[in-house]
Amino acid sequence: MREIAKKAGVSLKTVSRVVNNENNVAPETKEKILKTIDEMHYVPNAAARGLSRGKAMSIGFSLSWPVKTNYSAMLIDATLSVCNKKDYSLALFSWDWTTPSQIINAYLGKQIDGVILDTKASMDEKLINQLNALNAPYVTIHPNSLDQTGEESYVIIDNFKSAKMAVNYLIELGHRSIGCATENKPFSHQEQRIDGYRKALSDAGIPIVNSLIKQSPSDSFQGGFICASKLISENKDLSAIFCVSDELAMGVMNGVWQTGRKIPDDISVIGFDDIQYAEAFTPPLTTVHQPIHLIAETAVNHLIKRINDPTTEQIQTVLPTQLIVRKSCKPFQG
Amino acid sequence: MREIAKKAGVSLKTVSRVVNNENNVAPETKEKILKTIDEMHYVPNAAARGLSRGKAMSIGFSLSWPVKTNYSAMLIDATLSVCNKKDYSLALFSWDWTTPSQIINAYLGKQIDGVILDTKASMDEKLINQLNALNAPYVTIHPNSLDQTGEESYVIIDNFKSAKMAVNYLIELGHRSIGCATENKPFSHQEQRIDGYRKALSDAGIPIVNSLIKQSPSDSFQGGFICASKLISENKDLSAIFCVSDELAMGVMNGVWQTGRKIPDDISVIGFDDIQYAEAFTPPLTTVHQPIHLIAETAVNHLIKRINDPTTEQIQTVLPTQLIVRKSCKPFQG
DNA sequence: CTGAAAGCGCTTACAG
DNA sequence: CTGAAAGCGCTTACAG
Repeated sequence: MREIAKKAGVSLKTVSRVVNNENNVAPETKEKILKTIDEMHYVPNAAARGLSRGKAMSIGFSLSWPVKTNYSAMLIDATLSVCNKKDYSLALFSWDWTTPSQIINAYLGKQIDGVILDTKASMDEKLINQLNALNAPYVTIHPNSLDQTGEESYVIIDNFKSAKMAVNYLIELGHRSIGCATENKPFSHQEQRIDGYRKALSDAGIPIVNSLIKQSPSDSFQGGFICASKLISENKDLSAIFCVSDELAMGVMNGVWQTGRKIPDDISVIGFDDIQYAEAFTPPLTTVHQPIHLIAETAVNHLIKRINDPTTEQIQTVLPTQLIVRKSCKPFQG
Repeated sequence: MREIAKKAGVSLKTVSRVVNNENNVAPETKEKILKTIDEMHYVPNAAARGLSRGKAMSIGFSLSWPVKTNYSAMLIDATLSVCNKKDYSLALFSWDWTTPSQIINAYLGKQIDGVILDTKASMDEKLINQLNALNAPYVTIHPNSLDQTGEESYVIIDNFKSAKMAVNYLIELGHRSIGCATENKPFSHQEQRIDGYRKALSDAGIPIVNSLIKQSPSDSFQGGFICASKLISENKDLSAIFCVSDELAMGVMNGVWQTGRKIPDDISVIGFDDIQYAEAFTPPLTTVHQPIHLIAETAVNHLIKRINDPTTEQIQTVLPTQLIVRKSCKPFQG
């Protein structure tokens, strides 16, 4: 193709120069070349470019949760938009159906220049070790435990403080018997949210009772449903429920509804994450907002910097959350 | 790299043969090569391979709706899983922030070997014409109107019949005053769903009244909310609402809730799509199930076939839908 | 400001 | 069953 473009009368290299917008090209020859490029609908071959430059112009993203989860979707959406702006493409790896070695191979095979790792991937020591050994650029999102991360880059929120903030809100509303619905997953961000719940209660002088903390027996909405049923049947005074995630909250709301109780009149429900659909729940969910777009943006921008300059300093970023008050909580009615 | 692998004592080509699992390699030499490949952690360079083969091993997917939409997420999830199985990678193009020419350029630049087009992209005549002119493999999902599609491949569902089925269900439950909440978008699949609503009513001898058909004023959940409010205030007898999509139904349910009415006791609500979260609505939504995974699978498999053999016949596939009965509808109470 | 040479890492014919 | 040659379409030094 470029040979053809050369028929504009100049050398290969000169064409290359204008395609890549380099300096040192005479305005007239530049214009002539641009014109013939346009006429011939020339588009540089990505593979050839990648081969000679040694760069794929593509980053990988290892997702912890199924793509069809609203949380992942929002993360993908944000990541993709940043990548597009920077002329990078995005290769998705779902933890559900791809192995860690596929990520390594993608890097070794120069399909990706670096990778963003969500919770689960960040817990895979072998993966991390290999990445480090290869000196592969990566940044972690919501690493499972900060203890595990060394000097490596990560982007995270303060789960403990955010949960405390949510439960505080419930306490300020006058609630005393506050349930805590937790996921069935062994991740530290969840533990931290539960700790935040505990801390808020103890700071307010409210005793922590075990029957108020329920773990979901399963992954799906069904789990939240069961949490709610147990919480209600075991705690006569229950007037509010803190859910460790919005997805869980959906199930919890369903469970509450099933017992004939109303939200927020009989029971207040608060979530965590602020997924896209939280505002459309019935009633709209009061929840803790995670700055998903900012998380993705921070991670991608930093990753690209490190790809282009491996000496770029690592970052450890903690992003702020925010309480979004909607309609699922109400002052305690006595 | 391959030079290094050659240090296993054989020629470049022989290594290539075993990497690609071709025939005509002596078992012993094959084994020896495999061993040294393993020792050196050799992974073929994707760019080089793409360059010499003239294939990117990647397909594009132009999405009509924002990625963070549950519908898109489910489509991506399904598409990605099929691609991965076939060793193809997926390049996402969101209609929101990428132009049609970016798709063309990705094809011209050999970044993708073909493309799947969702509704909006399928409506872009210029895009389609260019794709045809380039003889680029593509398949359309939910094309906006079947009239527009020529001989090209598409995968679709029967929107008219599916909507009729949903409304019929409501009629069988005894409902007579059935509202229809529609999106604010100008797509034919929506028109067809409204037509299905009309047909079901007229088949049952129920008059069609205009105040029962409301168009959402906006894109978001808020639109459904307003539809519901209007429907309820303008129609005293209203006992059921057919929503043209599940997302709309979320807003509608909220609107119904806001007026103090209960679902399904006072008003039955039925949706369309069966997005992931429909079962977690409060109450769980009765809706029409679209076989999203099957749609994606059919499209990707066919696209890959056409990429590898351009003479493969085009397909026009209409996939079956299914009524999923959950808890948002109830027999009419008089 | 412009160009000729070599090479990125693989594969495709073609011989043998 | 195996190999030497040429080429995929670009870019990176290096000259001039």
